[in-house]
Amino acid sequence: MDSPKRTTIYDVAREAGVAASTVSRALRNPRRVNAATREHVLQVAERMGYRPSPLATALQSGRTATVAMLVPDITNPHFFGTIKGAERRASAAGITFILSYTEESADNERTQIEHLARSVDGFVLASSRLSDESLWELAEEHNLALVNREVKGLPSAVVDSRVGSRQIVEHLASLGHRSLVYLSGPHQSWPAGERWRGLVDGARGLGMKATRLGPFPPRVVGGGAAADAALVTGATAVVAHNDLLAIGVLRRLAERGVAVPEQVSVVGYDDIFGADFCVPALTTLAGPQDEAGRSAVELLLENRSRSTTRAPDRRVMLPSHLVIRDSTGPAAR
Amino acid sequence: MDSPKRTTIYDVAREAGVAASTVSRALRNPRRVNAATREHVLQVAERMGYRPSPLATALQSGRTATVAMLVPDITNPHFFGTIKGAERRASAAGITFILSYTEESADNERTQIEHLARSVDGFVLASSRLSDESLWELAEEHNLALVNREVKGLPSAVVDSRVGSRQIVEHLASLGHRSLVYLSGPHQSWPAGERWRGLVDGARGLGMKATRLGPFPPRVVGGGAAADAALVTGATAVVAHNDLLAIGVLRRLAERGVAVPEQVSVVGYDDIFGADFCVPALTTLAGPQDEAGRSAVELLLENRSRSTTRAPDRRVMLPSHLVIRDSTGPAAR
DNA sequence: TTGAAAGCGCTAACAG
DNA sequence: CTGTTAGCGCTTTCAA
Repeated sequence: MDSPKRTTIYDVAREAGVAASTVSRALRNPRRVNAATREHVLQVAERMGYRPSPLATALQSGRTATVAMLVPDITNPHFFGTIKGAERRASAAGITFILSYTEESADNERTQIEHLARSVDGFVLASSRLSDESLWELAEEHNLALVNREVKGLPSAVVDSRVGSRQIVEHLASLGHRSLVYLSGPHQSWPAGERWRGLVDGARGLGMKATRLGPFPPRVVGGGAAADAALVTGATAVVAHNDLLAIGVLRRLAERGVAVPEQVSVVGYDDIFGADFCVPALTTLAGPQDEAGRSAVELLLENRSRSTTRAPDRRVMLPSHLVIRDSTGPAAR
Repeated sequence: MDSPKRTTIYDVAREAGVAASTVSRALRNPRRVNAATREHVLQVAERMGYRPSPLATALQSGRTATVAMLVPDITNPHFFGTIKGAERRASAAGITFILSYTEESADNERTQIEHLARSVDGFVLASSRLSDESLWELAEEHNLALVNREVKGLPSAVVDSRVGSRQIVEHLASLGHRSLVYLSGPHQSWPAGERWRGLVDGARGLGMKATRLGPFPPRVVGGGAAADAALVTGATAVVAHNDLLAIGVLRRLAERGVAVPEQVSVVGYDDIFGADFCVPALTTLAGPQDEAGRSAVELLLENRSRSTTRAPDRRVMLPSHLVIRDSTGPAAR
């Protein structure tokens, strides 16, 4: 809590022998004040240890200089990069960064937005669980930027996983695999759709067969059931919705004595912490998640001024790349 | 950004045929308003979709219903649990949660605090890099709660690592180790001191020899130099400042063809994500980091009201426990 | 129990 | 270029 009394703009004004508005101007619009006056005011302010009140500024101006980022689950390492990138970008712009978790629930996401609406200038929604319709509706009232989700008319920053998925298929094909199984993530997950489409496209082009199983919870624990389901199909190559799930699959396969990559190849997405030291080290589609977070905040800042103007639907697409490690190898037989 | 005009307390007042102050009371002090009036006001507010402005409330009342958490480095998985616990607790109390990174810098930490001072009710400082003196000074003006740091007179929530360190020593002693090397974390790190003291105490009690090396950066990359330094001493047991460093050590030892645990045993702290699937799986001191985050927020909330009153120096100490995996074994020879 | 009125600290017309 | 004035939306005395 703050100390009893803070020095206000009025204290500075009195001390400097000018009006409060002049102090305000000296601080915000330096060019609209006589250089000497400004200098003097600034010195007095400095000497008195004046600190502006963001609250008062925000209440009056409507700008809070704050953005909020909503993330489904903080436990998922997938988001660390995104959060970090977003936080960095916000800090750099002197913007306060609010982080909140929606616990994978669309309702929760909506509630949080309503709750924070008047305290922030905009929202970064990472892997939003909301429907397109809900997002459009919310975008009427709020400044939104999406991460890893594309919705017509809304600004977004996504790491490609469609082209990347094709690369995965090509990689597997070159190893002699004739079919693959995709262990899908949550149904509302936009990337899950992208990945599947990319895999299907790639497979079709190469005369491979692609099967989708799931959905599975995109966490390590989901790997048990996912691996078992995959084995039933007799697949030689398994593509998991993300690295967490892939690591769970790896674990289950080891338990069951299935050799990776000799009997089954495994691929993940995200290249999270641990993907390089699990056993075998995971082949995975890596992407600049931090860039995505950074860009999303940037899109928000661009839109801050024109709340009424229909914001142009800016989309940033970041390239991914396949990191080949030890979990993929020549097809069995 | 918000839509052109939000409904205010005045709109509700007019519509309900009462004064604004009555609306305010109906919302905040339900008991100081006639039951019927209150009911009516609430309904009108509901119908008009009234949402209070946190800014205006904060400006007037001095309470922001917001806390900020400062973390040295978001990249470090060690903090995930703490952040999560803190965020959950804040959410549960309807408190907005601001997250910020200090990039391991004390100056930065101080700047952030000044910057956010007027926007929050208090700060959770996780593994603060500030000196005791700085913290005392800051505590004069701000509401602080520390995580994994104890400072006389300040509220804190820490996961024990002193008693836990003794357990580590006992574990190693029981495996026949006669000496150990501690690969230290940053010098300003409070837990590093605790851990070292715990190890020394434990070693003395058991007639073991304990050596400290470092400091090393508490990240995977720090493991290379740390492992090499440890090997030079001929130690059979290595205790790394945290799991990140331990994983780096494991990696380096593997590179050098040193068998773990046959030739050298390795222990870490934190039980982070990955500690169970690195090779060999890491023996580590685990603790309820999320509880620590939760408690810290709680301490903050307790103190919110009495800013002037010298807050009682409440300390929460959470127990840790040793998780024994495959990186420790009988002493060589 | 309710209303009127005075700000919280700042910004933004509008004059001068 | 600078001062005066009127709020932003809400809470909180003080009276009635």
